[in-house]
Amino acid sequence: MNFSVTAPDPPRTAASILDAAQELFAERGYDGASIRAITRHAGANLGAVTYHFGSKEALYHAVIASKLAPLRELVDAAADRPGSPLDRITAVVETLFDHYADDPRLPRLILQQIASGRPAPPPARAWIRHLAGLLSELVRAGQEKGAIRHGNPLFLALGVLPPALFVHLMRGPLEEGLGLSVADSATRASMRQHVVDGVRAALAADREAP
Amino acid sequence: MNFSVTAPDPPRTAASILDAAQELFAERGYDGASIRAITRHAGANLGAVTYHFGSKEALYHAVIASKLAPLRELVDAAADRPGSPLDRITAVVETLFDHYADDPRLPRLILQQIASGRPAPPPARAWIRHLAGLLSELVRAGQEKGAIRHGNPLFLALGVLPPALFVHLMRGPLEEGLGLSVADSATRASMRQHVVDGVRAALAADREAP
DNA sequence: ATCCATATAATACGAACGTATGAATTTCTC
DNA sequence: GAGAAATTCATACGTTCGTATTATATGGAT
Repeated sequence: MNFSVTAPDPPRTAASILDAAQELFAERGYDGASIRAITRHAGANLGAVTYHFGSKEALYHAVIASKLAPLRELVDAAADRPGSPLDRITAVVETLFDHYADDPRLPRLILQQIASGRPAPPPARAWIRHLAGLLSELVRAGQEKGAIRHGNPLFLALGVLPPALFVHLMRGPLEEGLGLSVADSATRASMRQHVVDGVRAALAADREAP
Repeated sequence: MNFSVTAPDPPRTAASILDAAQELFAERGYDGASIRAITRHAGANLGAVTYHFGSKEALYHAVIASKLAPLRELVDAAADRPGSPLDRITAVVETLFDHYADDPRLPRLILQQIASGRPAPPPARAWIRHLAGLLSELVRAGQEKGAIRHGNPLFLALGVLPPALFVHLMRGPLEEGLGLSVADSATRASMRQHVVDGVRAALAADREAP
């Protein structure tokens, strides 16, 4: 019997492997996700990874690149929004939060990359440099206007990233322990606001006299 | 030829294995640290892990327990210090920061445990419950006095933990990128203050009218 | 209809893994 | 010092890993 789609669709196997690899790399890490598990999960043959991507490492790089490309556009747009430096940093953090919420695999992949101790793939290194430069420039501008506290701009900028990441890494335990669900839009908005408030408070110049 | 120490000291092998396991589990994770690598690193025989600990998993549990026991005492002492709830939370954060700085393996082990996706060993689960209960009770007390902002106490309490952890996870890249060294006591104090300020700012009740 | 590039499939290989086994050695006890 | 207990050691077993190899099947251009 022949189903509606007549052609096997050449890139279908590669696409399903990429999807399965995103899932399993995020969940079990690079070493923990075997090619056998990935191909089984994708309904493909064992040799399909070698054939379509060349090697396991090349597949991993493809996964990272596929996750980072859309994020970069969104973050750049957020950073270019009009407003004070602190507002623009806020917009970046909100963008990251929303993107993590929509794609829980991404925070897990970031976690796995950090935990692995391996050097990050080149596209990831480029993305980190880009993001760090962008944020520390905003911090520097904010400091110039007296709106952001003193301190190393890069250091302050990097401190902006963890909160949104952590919230989504802890999403499972958090939902268990607190009965909250990120799927609920009100809860999600409240968590996002919490993260943003924390970041702004951490960056804002002191409002009280010493 | 016989060297000064006549006896091989029975628990010496177990101790050196535990030390090597701390190092390698922290650096490469549970799966990435093979028994062969651990025993080689410890100068012991391949069978020594099975003999002294029973299994790889039992060794891992021993590593976790050995790292958590001293931390618990320090944190409890910090939380029992006199002062406002916010001050006592600050003391806990400072304690965590210092402990991470003194033992960089611990933050790495925590990272690896989170990344692994495996259920945490029982002593770790107990420690997390203990710490979460302790901190959220302090948050609740601070809210009652109007010193800490509104919100779910457990959620606010958990938000206190990441900053100190992240600083030490990023220690390597941070030292490269910024030329800072945690070994330098002035730098370390400044980073600690930065973390503490951020946490306090994130917890403190708003000082401005809506 | 035929050919050829593309894709899928089945299987094999060497390496590394955790663990088990049994012998050799050392340490402790009497 | 002899015997028992504890420890170290070398080696083997069965799995699983990433990759390579070889064969089969498929789809479109001529």
